[in-house]
Amino acid sequence: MAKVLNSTSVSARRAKAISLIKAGVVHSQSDLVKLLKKAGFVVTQATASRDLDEVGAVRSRNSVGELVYQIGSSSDGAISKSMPLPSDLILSVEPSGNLAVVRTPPGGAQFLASALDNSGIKSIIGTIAGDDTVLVISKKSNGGAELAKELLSFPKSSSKSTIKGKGRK
Amino acid sequence: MAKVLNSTSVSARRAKAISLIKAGVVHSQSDLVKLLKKAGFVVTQATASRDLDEVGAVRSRNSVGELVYQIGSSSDGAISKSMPLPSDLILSVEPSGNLAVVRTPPGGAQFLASALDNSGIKSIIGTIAGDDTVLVISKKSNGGAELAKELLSFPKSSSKSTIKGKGRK
DNA sequence: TCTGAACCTGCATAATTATGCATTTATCTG
DNA sequence: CAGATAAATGCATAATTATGCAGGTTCAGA
Repeated sequence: MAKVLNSTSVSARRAKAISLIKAGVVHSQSDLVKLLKKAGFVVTQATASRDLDEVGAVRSRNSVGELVYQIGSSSDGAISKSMPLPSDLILSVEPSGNLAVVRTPPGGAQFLASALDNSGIKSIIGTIAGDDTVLVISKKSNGGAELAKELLSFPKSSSKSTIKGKGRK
Repeated sequence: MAKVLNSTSVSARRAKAISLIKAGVVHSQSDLVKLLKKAGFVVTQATASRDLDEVGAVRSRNSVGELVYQIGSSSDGAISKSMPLPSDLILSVEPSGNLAVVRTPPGGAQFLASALDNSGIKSIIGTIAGDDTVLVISKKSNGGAELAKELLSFPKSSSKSTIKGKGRK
């Protein structure tokens, strides 16, 4: 049986898949299988799954509440990047009442705030981050000092190579 | 016999879910169930599915190639189109001293802060917003609790959106 | 207090998606 | 050319997710 499958048609199929997804008409993998078939590409759900994975599509609700595949803005499907340790972002900490004001390098506040939110420190009820300053709110009305001390106790890192690599497979 | 779960804990659970997702540790819904349990929230996979839907999380590959739930940044994930009611943005509220820390869906803080600034609530002397957290400062030195209570009393949305997925996007 | 609408959930199960394994075809290399 | 290696897929099935239904709660009114 002569097959007409080469790498070109594979990428062509994925390109077609991308346009279909952007059109917002792909609600499921079986949908994609049918739509691709109309375009001349005959594949199974398994391949559709792999193609969607490859092009970085995700499934979520559209404006009408239907589940539909969509493609992230970034070319690389992965959102997360290598992350520094929180302690490396803490330049200083000063307490004040129920607050602890943490200074970070420029642009590090948002990241640190998120990390602190997930640090497991129970006395933290929330954080607000600017560009290089994070306001950490303590549960106790006078817990700023205690919190500051705790934040400063984070172990410093030597320098671990962070996870790199970009793709799945 | 799980217990007393009021709307506040529901929101708090979702706020917790968001932070867990941001931490990149939620690989599946059963993962979320386990992690939430550690935080004191006992729910089933079904509820985890609904929570993930609610906060706008999607599942895709991370930098190491593992499937993991992620939340679109503050771009347009959960907020944008029609102007949401402030109450729909309030996931949880915790008081501390003269402050009330309000958690919102990703990217909802700025909007909520602005809404609160114009809410007419006399005890509010100012707000500071990050990405998903709003700090509301009360006029009274110990008015955080009172303020928190008031914020939680905002009437919920018209709820005519029984459409199926709460129109986000 | 009674009533109804709107929620929130668990359960059970349908619906979908992800992937190990085997097969086929295309590429290289000596 | 023979053999090795990589890519692309289908199949079958494990793994995961979505949701109809029913029961329990909450809250605003009458």
